[in-house]
Amino acid sequence: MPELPEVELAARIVRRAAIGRTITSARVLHPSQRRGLPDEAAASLAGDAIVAVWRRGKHQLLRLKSGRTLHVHFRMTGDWVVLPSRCAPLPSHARVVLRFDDRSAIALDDPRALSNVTLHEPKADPLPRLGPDATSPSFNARWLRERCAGRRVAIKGALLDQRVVAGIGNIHASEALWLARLDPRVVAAGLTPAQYRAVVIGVKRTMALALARQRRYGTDANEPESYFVYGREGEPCRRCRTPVRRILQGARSSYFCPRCQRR
DNA sequence: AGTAACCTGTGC
DNA sequence: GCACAGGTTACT
Repeated sequence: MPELPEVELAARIVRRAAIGRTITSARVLHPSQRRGLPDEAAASLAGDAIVAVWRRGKHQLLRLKSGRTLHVHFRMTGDWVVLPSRCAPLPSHARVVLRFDDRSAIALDDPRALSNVTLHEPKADPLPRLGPDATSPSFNARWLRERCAGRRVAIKGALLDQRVVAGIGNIHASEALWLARLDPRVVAAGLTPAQYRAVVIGVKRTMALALARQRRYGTDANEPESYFVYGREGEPCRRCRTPVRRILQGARSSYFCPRCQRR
């Protein structure tokens, strides 16, 4: 499941499960997935092989021996499930299944079926315009200030904008702003230099904590106890014990401490 | 900037 | 029943 840390773990899993194996069949099991990967495109995958797996933001790129690229985006609820053998049962919401020549397979498991899987010809670039990864040194206070200048978005909205910074989603945006002690509704263009720095530090720290959690506990690492504020409405702030508030910003929940996160 | 749309599941 | 869910795009 899918912000940068979860997608990073997923990419590692496919890398280990799929690199060097030849695809014997690709099956698409849900009509909405067929829009991105029609049966004919899926059929053309047989005989090809996965030679490299990259992650950029929340996107995964599976580079094929033919030079083509499978672009995968999990959206809200996608995840990879590895099937070690022919008799391993498919996960309950398998949407796309890639079988390999050693009889293992990977399945895209996605209850809401919002994930995207698309196949691209060798020279195509499937990625949309993205800012630097949240974990990249290129994502720094100067970059953030420049990308927010002249806009009226709240800082929470700016962090969710993948053209500003890639990989942050609704959970980690709230977490990063708690660390930065900044109210999610503050207009991003109006921050002080120190506040831009605090936001960037908050983002890096949030990513590092989540990546460490992912490595230790895998996909089950996302419990409310893991977070400073996300999903903890009414529970005490971990700094000052003030009850955490939930508000809606553009139909998405933001969680914050009304006492120690300033406007 | 806000809202619907894409889908299905869960919990109140 | 309704609100809500870790995302993104395309419309007012």
